[in-house]
Amino acid sequence: MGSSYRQFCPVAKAMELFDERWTLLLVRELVLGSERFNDLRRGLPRMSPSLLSTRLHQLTAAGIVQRVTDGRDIRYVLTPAGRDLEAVVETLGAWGSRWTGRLGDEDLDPKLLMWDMHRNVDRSAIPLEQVVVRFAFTDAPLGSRSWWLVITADEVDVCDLDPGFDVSVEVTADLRALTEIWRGEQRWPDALRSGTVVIDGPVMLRRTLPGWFVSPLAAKSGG
Amino acid sequence: MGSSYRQFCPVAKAMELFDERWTLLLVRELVLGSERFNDLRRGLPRMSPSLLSTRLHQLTAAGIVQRVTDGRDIRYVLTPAGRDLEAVVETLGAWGSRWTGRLGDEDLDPKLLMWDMHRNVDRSAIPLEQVVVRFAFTDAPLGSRSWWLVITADEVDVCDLDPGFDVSVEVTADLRALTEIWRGEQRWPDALRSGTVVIDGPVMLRRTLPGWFVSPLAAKSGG
DNA sequence: CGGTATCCCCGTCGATACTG
DNA sequence: CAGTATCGACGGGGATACCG
Repeated sequence: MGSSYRQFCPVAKAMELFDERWTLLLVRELVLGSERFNDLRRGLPRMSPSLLSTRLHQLTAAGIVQRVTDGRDIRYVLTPAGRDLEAVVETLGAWGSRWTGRLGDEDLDPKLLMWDMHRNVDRSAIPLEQVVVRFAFTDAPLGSRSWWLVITADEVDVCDLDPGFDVSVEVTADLRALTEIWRGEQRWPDALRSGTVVIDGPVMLRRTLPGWFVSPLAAKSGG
Repeated sequence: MGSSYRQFCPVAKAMELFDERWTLLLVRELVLGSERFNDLRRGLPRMSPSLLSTRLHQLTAAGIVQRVTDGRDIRYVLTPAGRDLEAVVETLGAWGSRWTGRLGDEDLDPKLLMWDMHRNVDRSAIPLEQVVVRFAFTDAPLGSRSWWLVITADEVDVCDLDPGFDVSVEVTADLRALTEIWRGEQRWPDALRSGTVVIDGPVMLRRTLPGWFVSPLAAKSGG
């Protein structure tokens, strides 16, 4: 673990745990509900598996995470101390939203966006039992321009290959524009009006689609 | 600055600034009101001056700190973005207080404790124009056992050498005990009763002394 | 007081491969 | 799916000296 600051200040004692790269982002993933090793990886794609493993051990040793096994099933769940970090993640995210400036192109990632959106679907806002949404990112690198969200009654799957189902509705978007919508920096109606995002499909779906995805980031920008 | 996480998440963008060692502790010092280079050093004694300089430059570049000069007078002041970090520091400190466990011996530091106490003196609680408090830490390393706080109408000085003034009141304490009081983990009356802290002097001073120092840590533990 | 320069080591992290 | 093993490069940051 990061070495001691040799200070009695609680901020220092806390930062001994969190001043290492990736640690607090891993906590964020856990707070957002990921529990399995490979799900955590999906939320942290640029983190090596060995480092993820190390961090999970460290957080376990620190009493923030508990490794829970049930047969083959292995989950990492937050302890009470870990759950209390939600306030830290939230405050930090609010600050980041407000003061962190415009995203760099390198911060845009369709895979990550899809992963984050997929876990924040509000089924009750969707007027069909099952829908398939295709996303087309006009400006993404070749090979990650097309994505499908297959939304059924009890799960949401992300695909980067055509799953074969009929597409119910299609979203054609500038990657930056949709990311900014997701971050709460832009509104759906404005993006649709300006044409950076286009929704094609039956009017019932076109109209409601913006409400299908409930961003955990959008409300917190505070600004 | 710490390299990019390549994530659009505001938490990630924020942690690109704060996942490097010492950065958030420096912010804490600024939030607590230190503005000058050598005052910042006193609050971060184990940070090398060159690293402090680097961090100040980084925070300036990030729009969190502004370097303000007035003749020879140089101060580092928080920008609005920096002031907004107070919420982050506070939340993190609250978490640290609650979940960080018992302090290690290495976290105890009389110099740091004196420095922190000296800047949180409530003059209005002191029934004299001027007092000199001597602190004797029974278990501190030789050479840092005796400290003096010289409290006048308009300033508070910390000395590690006898300043020569008559001592108004003397506090003999276990370093850990006084640190825990300062952190809000122990109460003055309990420490006095158990004898880990002893106050000697006129009754007026003995009685009121615990109220002279208002810990910014104590109220926030939330536990 | 308010910093910069230098030097070098060690630990972190990234990449990749591989196992049960 | 759930991780561990290995390895090398890089640079962060600790220590110290020094300058205006």
